[in-house]
Parts: sequence; C-alpha cells; structure tokens
Amino acid sequence: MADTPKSLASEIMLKSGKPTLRTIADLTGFAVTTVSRALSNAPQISAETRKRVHEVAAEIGYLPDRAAQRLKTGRTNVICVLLDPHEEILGYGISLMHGLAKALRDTPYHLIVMPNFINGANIDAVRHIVRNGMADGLIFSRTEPFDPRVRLLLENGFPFVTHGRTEFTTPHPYVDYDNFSFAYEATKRLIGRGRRKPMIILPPKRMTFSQHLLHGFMTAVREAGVGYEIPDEINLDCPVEEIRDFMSRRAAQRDAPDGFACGGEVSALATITGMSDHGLTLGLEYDIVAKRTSKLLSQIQPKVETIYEDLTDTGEQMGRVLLARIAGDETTEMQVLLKPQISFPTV
Amino acid sequence: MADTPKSLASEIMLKSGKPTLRTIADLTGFAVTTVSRALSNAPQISAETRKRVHEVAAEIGYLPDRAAQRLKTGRTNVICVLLDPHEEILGYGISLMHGLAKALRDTPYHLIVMPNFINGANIDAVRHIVRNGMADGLIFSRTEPFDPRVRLLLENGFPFVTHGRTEFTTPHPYVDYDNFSFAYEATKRLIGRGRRKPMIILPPKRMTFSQHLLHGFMTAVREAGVGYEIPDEINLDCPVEEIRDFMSRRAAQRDAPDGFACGGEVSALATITGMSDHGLTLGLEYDIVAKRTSKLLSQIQPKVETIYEDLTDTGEQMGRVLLARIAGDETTEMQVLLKPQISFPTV
DNA sequence: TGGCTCATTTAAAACGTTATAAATCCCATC
DNA sequence: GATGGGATTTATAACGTTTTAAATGAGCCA
Repeated sequence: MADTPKSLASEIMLKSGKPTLRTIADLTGFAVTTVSRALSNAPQISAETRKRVHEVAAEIGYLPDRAAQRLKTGRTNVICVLLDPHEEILGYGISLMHGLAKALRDTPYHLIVMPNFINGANIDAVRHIVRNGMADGLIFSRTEPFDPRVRLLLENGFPFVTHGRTEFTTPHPYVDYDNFSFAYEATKRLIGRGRRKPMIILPPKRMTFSQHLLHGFMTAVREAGVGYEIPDEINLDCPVEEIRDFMSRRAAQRDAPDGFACGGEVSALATITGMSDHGLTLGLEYDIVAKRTSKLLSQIQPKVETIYEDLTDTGEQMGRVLLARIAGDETTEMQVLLKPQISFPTV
Repeated sequence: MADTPKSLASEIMLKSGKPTLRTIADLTGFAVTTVSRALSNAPQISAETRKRVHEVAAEIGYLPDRAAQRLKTGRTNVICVLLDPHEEILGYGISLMHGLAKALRDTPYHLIVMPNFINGANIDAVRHIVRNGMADGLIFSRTEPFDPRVRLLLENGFPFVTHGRTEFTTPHPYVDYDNFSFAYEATKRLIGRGRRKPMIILPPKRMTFSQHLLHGFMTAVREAGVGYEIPDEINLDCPVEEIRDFMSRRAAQRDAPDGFACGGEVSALATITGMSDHGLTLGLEYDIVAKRTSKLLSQIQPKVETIYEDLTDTGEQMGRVLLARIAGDETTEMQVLLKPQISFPTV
C-alpha cells in the first residue's frame, strides 16, 4: 500500500481520461483484482485495504464501466418496460415509469422503454429481449388471462412483473389493482344514490381486469337487485369521440342508464359530454363514479365521484418486486394486490 | 470457405448457447475478423464471402453483443431522454417518447429514460451522463434561455437535441414548436370573436417558450388595440385546482377577461370550471383558444377552439435530428421549427 | 528451522467485439 | 521466373471488468 505523492496521482489521472480499476490500482499500488474485490466488498479483503480503495475511488469519481461489467457477468443492469399505445392518455405510462424509476434509484439499473407499435400483446419484443438477453427484467401491463408473454417468460425463467393478473396455474409476480373491489364499490355508490340502472364501461374483453371489473359490477347489481346495462360497442380503449357518440345515441333511446361506473377519467368526461348532448345533467338525471388516476377529473368535475388508483405507487411496487425477483429473494411477497382507497380521499 | 456438413453445424450451435462471431466463424471456416468485417459490410471483403456470412448469420439468428460492441467502440447505442415531472399530464412525455422510439426503430439505439425527481433543470443528471458516457445522445424539454444543461453539453461537444430554444450565440440542434405563432393566432381568433380583453396563461417565466408565447400574445393585442391581462399568480405548471380557483376568484371581480389563450388542455378545462363557478358560460360570456396535444379536449369541449401541436411528430423529428448529429451529418438541418396548423384541423 | 495453515493478495484468462498490422494469394509486369 | 502490387484474409491485441487458480506472507506448532 504505497502512499502516492500528489504529483504522481495527478499524472496518473491525467494520462487516462476516464478512471478505471487500473487507475485506482496505480494510485494505491494494489493489483486490479484487489481493487475490484475491495469495491465489491468481497470478504477476503482486509478492512484497511477496503477503506483505502473506497477512498481513492470516491476521490477520483470512479464509476464502473457498464459495458465491461455486462460483458463479463452477463448481467445487463437494465430493466425494460413495454409500453402500450393505449397508455398514452392521461399520463398512465409516465406515472408508472416514474414510480419504477423511483424504485430503481440508487441501484445500478437503468430503465429502457420499448413502445409497442402494433396493437395487442407484443410477444415478438418479449422473445427478442429474452433470447438476446437485452435486459435483466421485464415490466408490462394489460395482461390477458393466458397471456402469451407471461407463458414465454415463465418457460424461460426470465424475471418479470406484470401489472395485471393471469389465470395460469403457475404463480408469477404481479402488482395489480383490485378492480373487482373498485367496480363493486363504484356500482354500490351509484345504487346508493338511488340509481336503478347502472352501466359499466369496460376495457376490451380479452384483458384479465375486464373480467374483474365485470364481476365486481355484477356482484353489486345482483346484491341490490337493480337493472343494469353493459355496452358492447365501446370500451375504455376507444377514441374519446366514439364513447361520446355512443353515449349521445344511447341517451336518446328508451331506458337509458342512470349511473355509470367508468374505468378511466377520459371515458367519464366523454360520458358527461355525450349525455349533455341530450340535456341530461350529471348529478340530476344520472351519476358517475370513475377511477381516478390523475388530478384532472376530480378538479374539473367535482360532481364525478372518484376512487383512486395510484399508478406511481404501482410502478414503485413493481420495481421493488422485480428487484427482489432478480436477486432471487424468496422472502419478498411477489404478488401484490392494491386495494382501492374507498374512503373518499381528497386530492 | 469450407462447406460445413449439417451435423457439424448443429454440433457447433449446440455447444455455444448464444451465437457469436466465433460461431459463424466456425460454421463458415472464416476467421472471426473476416466475419466481423463481412457483417459490417467493410469494403475489402469479397462479395461472395459477405454473402455467405450474412446467410449463416441470418440462419442462426446472430445478433451482435451490445456490451462487447460498447466496450470496444465506446459507443453505447443508447439515447437518453430526460423526463420532467410536469410532463406527466395528458401523455405529453409518452407521445414524445413514442415519436422518438419511432425514429429509433430499425437502428441499434435503445431509449433509456431518466425521470427528473427534483424540480427545474437537472444539471446533475446531464453531467453524470456526459462524464461517464452513459449515452450517445441526449433529449430534453423545457429549455431556458441560458439553460445550464445546454451550456454543459455544448462545452463538451456532447450530441443532444432540445425541445425548445435557447438564447446562446452558439447554435445547437433543437426541434421546437412556433409558440409565437400559436399565441398570436390564438389571440387573434379571440379578438376576431369580438373579445376585448384576452388573457393568456403562460408557463413559468424562466422557460424560453414562455417568452415566445408572451410575445405572440402581445403582438396580437397591440395590433388590435384591445385590452389584455396576464396573471401573475398562476402558470401552466400549477396544479389544476389552483388554476380553477384563480379563475373563479378573477371571474368574481370587475373587468374580468373575456377570452383565454391556453397553452395546454388542462388549463383550458380548469378555466371553464372556474368560470362556470360564477355562471359564466363558454361561448357566451367568454371564449377559449387552447393548444391541443391530445384528442381529449376537442372531443370533450367542442366549443373550445384548438390549435394542434403534434408531439409524436416532434419526438420523431428530434430522433431524426439526433441521429444525424451523432453521425456527424452536416447536411441535415439541425434546427426545426414546427408551425402550428392554423387551418382549423379536425381530429 | 521446517512445515503447516490461514489470511491476503495477485497473475492470468476470459467475456465478444473491433482495430491495427501483418500475412497470404493471385495476377500482371519486367 | 522472379518482383511488385492490389485484393483478400488473418493473427493479435486491445476495451474494463470478474473469476479461477495460484502465490505470497504471517503466524504457529513441532
């Protein structure tokens, strides 16, 4: 452990642009191997050496070269998130990513995004990532009961966390929102306000959470013994104008619904607009209870009752679970079901 | 150039998990160097060899190892996008990223996102990326006239494209929206509808495009010789409720504005809500012309006139410009100013 | 002192690619 | 029949890290 004079230190620093293990080795007099070990806190390194190496590393601002680490270890230190085009609206995707990034802070992991250009579960991207080891873990939303992406990942033992559940018998990590409870509670509130014919706007049928929402809705409806309606023509993924037009048409017909459980803020706004085309007023002729994922709706339309889904928290939990899964941690609970905050939260 | 029998081929394939240059070399009988050259279409390789190597590579699904390439060349094949928390609303950030990803398709570039957790231009993230060569190029929004990030990047010759301009004398690549024209046109429309006291809701003053908007607004106002008002208490980054409350308060006072140029859809909705608190109706007592970046507003509130800003296109152009900048292409125009589509586009 | 163990440290190889420099080969030319 | 040169191909050395196996040194007992 040579005590390097200042001049030598700066000379060594100047010669090499970016500090590497070699730089620290030259500076301390240790071998590269020792430096590597000291920095990764390997047990066989003496406390004194470890301390000295850490000091020098901090001083010269050493940062391990990601490419070299990745090449050697096979670990990429990359988490990949698959982004669906439907996540564009109202910051859905960004909130999730923000939460993810929060969980990944102070870890070596980087977040790379792969937007899905084609519609539906993009199995090709997943296969590509798995086959070529492009990431250490995968995150995606909008699962289907027998989602081919989940099957592929399970078969290959590739770490991932879904936002949404499946119906495979093999359990896998997920962080999901309890959409049954949401729909059940939302519908009960509508009925509680005296509405006798609630309608629910569902996501496309193929997705798992569509079934959960439907189930919650039907449970509430049957318990109360009221009528109900489920539109076939529209879903939460439809363009705003289609939902609005549908509501407008429907309002003009007989036996129009008098309550709406909306799975998203946009569909709630579209419903209000469509209904108002026929002079129907929110709070008077009908009510809405909607899922709230941003601050927008409840501020713009305080008459819409909302139940909150915290997507940033969801993202953060997904990150946490994925890191545990990658680390092979068996103690962490890998399946998280987030309960709706049904206690009328204020923004 | 040995013609390898099938059995040997499969044997070689089996031995090594992931195909590498070595695999192709063994399969074709060429040296690793030759294979590398053939795949990168180096001029000194014979057409015949090149063809054969490409064939085999395609057949076994060879993909170059990113880590090895990065280690050797120093190029990361990564584009980093800095995400501001204010980009959360209405899919602003996601649209941009979608466009970016579109430009990066069929290139080796991956898109990594770094959300900004602290408020304001986060120079630390930029310094970290530059110093440690974490990416080949950088993308960010919400520039300030003398944005420290731009200065740092210019000083280091690091490739980047901003969404927004600066006032540095050294030119740098940007893709911006002509916010002067937007504000000018929006205000003229308000005046054209007979409004005599327009108001504009601006982004925080420190950002360059705030000045552009202000300038456009003032030009229109002065040309027409009408009154105007510019609120000091609120800006486009404010939470929805603050804008709504402000509008509500302002509507109650004397000489309330009768026209609003809104730089975002959310502020437009908040304005409508705030005004309606005092029984003022859009289209009757006042008008709004707003910037439209999603399908939401114009469908929900057809009475709000909108002028479109295509953020997906913006992202795509930014990607295109950045790739050209990285490639050192001098012919590509590095400064793009997107004109508002003032011709009353339909969604 | 020699031999043994345990605690540290080290040298060398490897990950998969590209760059540099050197080696072939083929053919035309003297 | 050598000589030179252009066209191809190749061996070797890196890039910065981790891993494997080997070396060094100190302490201890015989």
